[in-house]
Amino acid sequence: MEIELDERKEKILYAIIQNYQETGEPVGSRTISKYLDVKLSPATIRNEMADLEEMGLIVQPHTSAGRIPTDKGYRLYVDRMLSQKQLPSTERDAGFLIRRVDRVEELLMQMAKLLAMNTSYTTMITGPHYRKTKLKFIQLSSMGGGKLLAVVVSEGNIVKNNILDVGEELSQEGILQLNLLLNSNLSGLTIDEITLDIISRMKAEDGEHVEIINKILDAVAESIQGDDKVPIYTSGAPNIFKYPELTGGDRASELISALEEKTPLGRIVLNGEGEDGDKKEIQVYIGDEVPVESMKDCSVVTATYELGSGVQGKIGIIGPKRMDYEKVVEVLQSAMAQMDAVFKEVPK
Amino acid sequence: MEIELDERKEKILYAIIQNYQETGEPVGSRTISKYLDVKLSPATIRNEMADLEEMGLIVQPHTSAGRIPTDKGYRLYVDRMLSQKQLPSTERDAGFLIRRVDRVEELLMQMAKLLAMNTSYTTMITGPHYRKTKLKFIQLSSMGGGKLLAVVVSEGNIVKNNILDVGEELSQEGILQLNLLLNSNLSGLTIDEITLDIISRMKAEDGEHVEIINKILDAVAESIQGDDKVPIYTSGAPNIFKYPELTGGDRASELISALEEKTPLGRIVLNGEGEDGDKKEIQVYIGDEVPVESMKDCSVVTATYELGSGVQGKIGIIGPKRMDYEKVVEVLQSAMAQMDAVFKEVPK
DNA sequence: TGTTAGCACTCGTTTTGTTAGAGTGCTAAT
DNA sequence: ATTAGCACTCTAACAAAACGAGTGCTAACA
Repeated sequence: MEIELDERKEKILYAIIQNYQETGEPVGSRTISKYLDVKLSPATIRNEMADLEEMGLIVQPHTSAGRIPTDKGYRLYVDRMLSQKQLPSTERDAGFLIRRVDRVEELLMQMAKLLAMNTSYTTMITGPHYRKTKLKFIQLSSMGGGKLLAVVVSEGNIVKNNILDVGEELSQEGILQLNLLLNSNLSGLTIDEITLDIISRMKAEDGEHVEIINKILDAVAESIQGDDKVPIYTSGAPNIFKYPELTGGDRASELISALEEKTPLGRIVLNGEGEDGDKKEIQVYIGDEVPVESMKDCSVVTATYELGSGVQGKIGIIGPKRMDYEKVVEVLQSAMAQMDAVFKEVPK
Repeated sequence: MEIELDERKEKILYAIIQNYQETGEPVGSRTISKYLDVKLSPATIRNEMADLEEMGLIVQPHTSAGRIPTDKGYRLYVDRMLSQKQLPSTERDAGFLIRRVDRVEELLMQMAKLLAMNTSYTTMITGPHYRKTKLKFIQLSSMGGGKLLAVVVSEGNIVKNNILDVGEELSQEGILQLNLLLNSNLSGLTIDEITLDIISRMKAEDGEHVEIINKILDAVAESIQGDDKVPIYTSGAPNIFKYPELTGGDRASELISALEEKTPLGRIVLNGEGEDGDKKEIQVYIGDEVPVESMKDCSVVTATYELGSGVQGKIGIIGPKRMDYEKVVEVLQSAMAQMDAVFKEVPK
């Protein structure tokens, strides 16, 4: 179902959308008349608007109000916009700078904060999931008291700790031996490549510490893929208060709750949809398209970031339907580029 | 300036406070008259109330409304309450259970969530600061590309990672040697005990890697005391929407912002005040006593938790002035006891 | 035939006015 | 010392009225 608009209707539609974005209030024919470069009387505009309304692109909230764009109207606008600017991006990373950080979490939180501040919307960012990341090495140390510290380092210098409770106290040599065993067998593999085959080979090779090897592998699995407890960080939640259409009544409460309760949006939107295939990097959900009940009045723009070598996660910008899609998309593209850069280290 | 009340006045004051806590609305003489066990007519109550008002313990928001407690009134009430129950605590840890966790951050976040849900208020929790914690050991590993991974483990099994950029590539032996040097010199010390003396001794002992040792020590310092960037976690922020007196107008926005912008409350209230000396564990800030502008309508109850061996941080419960102080104090005490328990591991 | 001016009409918002009720303080009686 | 009674005050809630923004339609116009 393709929608075709003559040029004038399109101009009017855009004018309505832009005006509505600025004010957040329904916009009437008189306003448009003054706003357009072409000189048209309010009456003419009204006729055109009636048509646009019939097409389902705009509505009036009540009889004697101006028009506001429908989801469908926005969708059209956004699609045009996206197809127009395609990829003139990636050159504009002068924008803002990220302090060099070593810890991924900090980087993510900084990024979220930055985006929230830059856009005046709310930002949500998921930690990366590592299924495609290669293990670099594992470092075992004894902590005394029958406890073992397993430090798992994977490509991109992602470091995770794990304390595990092995029943017995291991000797220094035993630990060294285990260390060697683990690294020689696992180093360079992704989590998915650690097959039962390899595991049983390792157990055979060692013979003695079968139980412990199991525990260690569990720990590795947990720290590397996080077992779908990928952390999610939010920033700029208070920004929603800038948009009355979101905070009217007790909607504010619901929204803030939905943001604190990160799961739904995080899982469904940010990770969601087919993970496979290289979708287009940037995705826009408008109003009803957002699969979270309490966010039907919002739009969400998501992007996939990559921290080198298949480690990827998602960023989402959450704002009112009248958000500045253009800016958000730009900013997101720039941010993606930067995240890429941070971990693409100068190979000395 | 001691305030003394005859028994009847006190009873009336308490009745007002309790009623106000339940309803959140000003309470009038008639209500109290019915509420009290002793039979007194509204008129009598009114007279007493006039007295209480003169003493600054209650006020009427406007001429023809009931009375509500002032900060001063609350203070009196809370003080009485605290002194009465002193420490009948620590026995009631049946309450709620914490899943055993290895990572401190997770424990803290879980705790915050739990408290928020249990109390219907907002919880803020600071990560611990480690100045008094002893170093257990340091584990260096090479990450290639001139990068070194330093894992710092301190008492209570707190693990921190740090990636550092040493210019050169170190040999496996060099790293082992450094490892040994660091551990033999630093193990068992607190951050404050690492003096210049020790440092120069180490440098002398090694001679070669002076520059690297410096970097490592920086990393240790940073990971161990966090350089006042102790993380702060918040949970239950949306709870404030349950209390109209906090969310009236756009106050909600300010409050939520203040909560997201963790610094002020975090630093001032939670860590703040003389860190020294063993203050009483639980502290209550009422209304104006809260040193954050946007929280003048709130009360904050803070407690200090200890994760064994001098690792301590603070928990704060933030709610309306009419919060259920009694319950909050109880819950906090119980929580503290549990956190203690979690890290007081069975010495096998 | 497309555009525009004019006008009657609609409907939400704001203002103003009215009322009801809760609560007080005071006085006088018990 | 307590209480009943009463006049008074002030707010919250509701209703009515005025306002105004915006529309759709019709008729005139280029």
